[in-house]
Amino acid sequence: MMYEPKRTPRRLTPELALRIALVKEQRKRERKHRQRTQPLTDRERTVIAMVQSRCTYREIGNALGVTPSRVRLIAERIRRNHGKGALLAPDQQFWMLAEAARDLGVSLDTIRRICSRGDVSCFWRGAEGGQYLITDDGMEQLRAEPSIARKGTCVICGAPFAKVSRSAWRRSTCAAPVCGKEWRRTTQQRTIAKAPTEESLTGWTRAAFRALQRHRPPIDRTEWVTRSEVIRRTGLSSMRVQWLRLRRVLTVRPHPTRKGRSGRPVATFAASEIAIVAKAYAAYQKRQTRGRS
DNA sequence: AGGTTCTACCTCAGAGATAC
DNA sequence: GTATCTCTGAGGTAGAACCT
Repeated sequence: MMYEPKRTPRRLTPELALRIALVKEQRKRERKHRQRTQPLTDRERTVIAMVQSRCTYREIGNALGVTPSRVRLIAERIRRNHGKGALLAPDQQFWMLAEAARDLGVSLDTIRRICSRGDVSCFWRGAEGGQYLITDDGMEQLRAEPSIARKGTCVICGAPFAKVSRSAWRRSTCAAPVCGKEWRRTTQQRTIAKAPTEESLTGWTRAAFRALQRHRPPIDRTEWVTRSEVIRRTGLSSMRVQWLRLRRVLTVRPHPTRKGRSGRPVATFAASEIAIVAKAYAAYQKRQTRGRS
């Protein structure tokens, strides 16, 4: 058996890692440069000419004897190697929906929705299976479009304001925090003002409400318990109990002696109703646990 | 029919204030 | 110190509109 010396793995020092990264980056740049400086092939020239004369990918595909998908790939390669404007006619600047979406930082569907509404300057290229082309004017109109410019009008004071992010949109009905506060107060009051129904409730609260409607026990001789006792008996959080109270799912009676922070008597809850709610909540938790396992 | 985006509304929870 | 309540922010969900 021949002796083979064990090869010790070369240690990757920070300096070595940096050199490797630099070499890789250099090779990548050279490859890109080769692609960009490569002259256009006849087929690519044909694709450019036909796209500029507003032919569809299907028509180009028929002319070249390839599928429309293959034409799309060729067009993508041209754009990648020779710039986004390579497929645009020199005297006319048109934007495809995807290009507009990328440029404006919104989804393709948003652009499509606005174009199909006819609110921006664009035209339909090709017959069935064609696509929208947006003019420069259309791009300017899109930039001013409220859903893209992220500009809104406050529902409380009517002042214009800028919406910042998707997550903020949920609360972006108002310009100032004070208006936001007012808006939340009114919407919450609107919700609370409505008598609870099966339709207005969701999840386990709906099941609890249904059970209470079916078996609403007499509350004249029932025991009345404080919120902490409700939490202990049901396993619900303080906030959940408060919500059931606000939505009037639970019957509430003021405590005869104890006063709360506002000076008003603290709320007490009917123990008979709490037992039903506890059962509904336990069933919900059981379903949740089964779903997870 | 099913997927995506956007919007309004519902539900929940943590932090802090206040009465007891 | 504890219990209760209010304020505020954030995630979930349903539905409309549109497209493939």
